[in-house]
Amino acid sequence: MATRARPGEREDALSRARIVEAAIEMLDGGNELTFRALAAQLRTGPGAIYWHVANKGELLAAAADAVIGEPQPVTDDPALTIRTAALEVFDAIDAHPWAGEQLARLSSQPTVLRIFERIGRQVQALGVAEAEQFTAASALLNYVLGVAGQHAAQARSVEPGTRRSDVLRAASTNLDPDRFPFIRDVAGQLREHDDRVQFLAGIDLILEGIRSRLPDGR
Amino acid sequence: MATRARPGEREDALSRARIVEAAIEMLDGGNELTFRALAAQLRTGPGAIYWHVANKGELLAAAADAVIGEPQPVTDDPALTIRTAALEVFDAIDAHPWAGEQLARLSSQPTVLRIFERIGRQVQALGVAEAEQFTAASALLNYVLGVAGQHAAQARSVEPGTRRSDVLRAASTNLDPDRFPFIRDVAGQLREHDDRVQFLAGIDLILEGIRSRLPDGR
DNA sequence: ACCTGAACACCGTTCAAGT
DNA sequence: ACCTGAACACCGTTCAAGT
Repeated sequence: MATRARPGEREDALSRARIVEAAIEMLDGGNELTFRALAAQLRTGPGAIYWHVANKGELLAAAADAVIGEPQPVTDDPALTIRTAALEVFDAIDAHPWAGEQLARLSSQPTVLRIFERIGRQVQALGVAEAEQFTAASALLNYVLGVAGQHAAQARSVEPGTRRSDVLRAASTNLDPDRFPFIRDVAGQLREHDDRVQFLAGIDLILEGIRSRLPDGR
Repeated sequence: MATRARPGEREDALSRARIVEAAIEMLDGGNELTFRALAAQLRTGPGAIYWHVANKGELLAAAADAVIGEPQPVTDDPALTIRTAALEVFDAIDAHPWAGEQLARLSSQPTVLRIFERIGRQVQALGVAEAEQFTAASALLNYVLGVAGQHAAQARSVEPGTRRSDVLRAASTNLDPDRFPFIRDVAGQLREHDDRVQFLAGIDLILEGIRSRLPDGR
C-alpha cells in the first residue's frame, strides 16, 4: 500500500490535536466537516474520533478556538490594544469564516470568554467606571460577534473575497427603492470600501461612546 | 377517521403561510425543525412541503422573517425610534431564540436588510454626516445581531429564562481567576441585571458615540 | 488504552406516480 | 396544479469486537 509519507512526517498516533488540525484543514478547504470524511483523512474509522472528542459540536468549538489564537501582548494604550485585539479576531474570521459562524453561535464558551476578558481588561484600563464596564465591554464584544456572524454568512453565500459593500450594492439593486431609501443611498456612497477598515471604524465609534462617558476627560 | 377539527377551523389546503406557521410553532416548542415532523403535523408527506418552499434554509429564513415583524411607526425623536426598533428585535429574539440564531447567520437577507434600513433612516434623521452613516448604522446593526446570536446560544445551552449575568457568574466560577480577572470582577458586580436593560444600555452607548461625532451639538 | 467499522436511528431532498 | 410517500444519499453517534 503506497502511503505517500512525506519526508519528516511521522505517521503519528491519533490525538485530539491531530484531529482538530485535520478538521481545520477540511473547513478551510470549504468542505463541510463530516466525521466520515475526517476519519478517512486520518485513515481510521469514525468511531476512533469519539475517543478523543465528545461530539461534533465540541470539535467545531475546538477548531474555532485554535484558529482565534492567543492574545497579543498589551500596549500601554488601552484603546490601541482593544483595536488590535478586535483586528486579530477579524483577521482570524476573515481567514476562517467558519470560525466566525462558531463564534456567533457560541455563548460563554472559553473562546468568547477569552475575547471578552481581553476587551474587558482594556476597558478597565481606559478608566471606565465600574458600573459601566460590563456595558462597555459587552457592546464591543457583541459588535465583534455580530460582524463575525455576518462575515461568515457572506462567505457562505458569495464567492470568496467579495466585499460587503459590493454585496450590499447588488442587494440594493433588487430592492424596492421606495421601501429601502437608506440602503439605496448608502450603497451608492460605498465606492471604495474595505471591510477591515469598516470593521475598525465601528470599533472606534463604540470607543468614542465609551470615552464620552469617562469621568475625567480622556 | 376522527380528525379532531376544532370549531371554526377549516381544514385548509397546504400553503406557504400554513407551512411557515407550523414551522414557527414547532421551533417555539423547542423542537428541531424537521421536514418529516412538519409533514406529519400538516398531515401530508415531506415532499408536499417542497412544492411551496425551496428548502429548509428558506423555510427557516421565512419563519424568522415572520417573527421579527413589521416596523413600528417612527416618532419624531430618531434616537427613540432606534431604541424602539432595537427593542422590538430584542423582544422577538427573546420570545423566539431560534430566530436570533437565524438573524446572526443570515447576511443581506430581507429580514436583516429591513432592520438595517430602519436603523439607517433614523441615523440619517439624527444628522450624521453622509460619510459616517454606513459606519453608524452598521455598528448598531452588528451589535443587535451579535446579541441575537449570543441570546440564541444561551437559550440552547441553559434553561429558559436564565439571565446572561447568571450564566456569566456561573462560568466565572469555573474560570482561573488569574487568567480572567475582568470577568471575575464584573460577574461579582452583576447583582441585579436585566438582559433587556443591558441590551438597551449597549444601544445607548453606541448612540452616544454617534452623537459625539455630530457636526453640530445634538 | 485505544482503534475499527458495521449498525442504528435518523436526516434533507428527489421523483415517479397519483389526483 | 398540487400532493403522496417510497427511495436515495447521506448524516452523527454507538458499541461489540478487536489489538
